[in-house]
Amino acid sequence: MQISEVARRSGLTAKTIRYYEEIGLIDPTVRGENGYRQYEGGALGQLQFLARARDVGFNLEESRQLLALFKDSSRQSVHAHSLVLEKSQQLQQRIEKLVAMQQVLADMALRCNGDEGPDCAILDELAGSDGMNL
Amino acid sequence: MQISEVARRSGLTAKTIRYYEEIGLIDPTVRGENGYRQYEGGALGQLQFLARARDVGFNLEESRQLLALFKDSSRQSVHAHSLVLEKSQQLQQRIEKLVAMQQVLADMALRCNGDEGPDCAILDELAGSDGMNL
DNA sequence: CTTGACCTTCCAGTTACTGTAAGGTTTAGA
DNA sequence: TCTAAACCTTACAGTAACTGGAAGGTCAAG
Repeated sequence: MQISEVARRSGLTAKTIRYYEEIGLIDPTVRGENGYRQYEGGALGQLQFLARARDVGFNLEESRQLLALFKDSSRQSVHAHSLVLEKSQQLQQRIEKLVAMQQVLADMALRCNGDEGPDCAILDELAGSDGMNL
Repeated sequence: MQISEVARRSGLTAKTIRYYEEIGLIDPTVRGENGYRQYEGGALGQLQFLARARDVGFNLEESRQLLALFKDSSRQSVHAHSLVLEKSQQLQQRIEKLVAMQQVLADMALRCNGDEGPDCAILDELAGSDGMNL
């Protein structure tokens, strides 16, 4: 499998995949005779995992740790467990914050449906409840 | 008002406030005789507006546009509405992905609590749940 | 045998800050 | 009056996580 196929199937760009290899996030890729990177299922799986972890807001270092957990044969260790638990809790907090933000935005969009001219609740809301003079 | 007071009251750092001035997001700040930046209510209001917009998920360019809309007395709210609606929908999708990932992690933490030996079925299941073999 | 779609490396640019150095100013206290 | 801290200033470097572009090699189709 060539890099563009892996890109298509992981949702990452070829650029990003090469970058992940460059910084050691994934193992150096096997090359064909022409120098092209050749991927198999395992590498694809790792890149799909990374894409997913990044997509939900883990940074590269966290994603690297999570990937190591999945790859580690001794992953049943207490340390591994606590890392997963910690990440899970971080994610829960993240979700709560995003849900709050989304509700604010959805509410704002509802209250300002786009045809009332200069009086738009969105902008007043962003300015804050205590009133701002700009 | 000095910059650290504005920082405290806006939730931004002094660094970030200087940065926003540097890139023209806010107007050049009036200086005192000693060269220190002197802020009044209007500038504070703008920075609070920016802090809020950033916090709610607008990037700097979007925040700049919203601030301009807000400062413009003849602002057309259609622009603000479509911006906010788009952002709200993006956030909704993001939340859905986060929830899916969080469930995976929470389940993993629950079912792989560190003392069940070399086989932690949930991990294998997770890795293979959408065709992943690591 | 050329066209176009692949692939390669390398280097520069982006966003939104953050850190650090080197120095000026102000204020409270011994 | 000296001094130490807690402010402030600019300037430059570094960070994360890519992204774009140049310059060039490879490969299958027509």
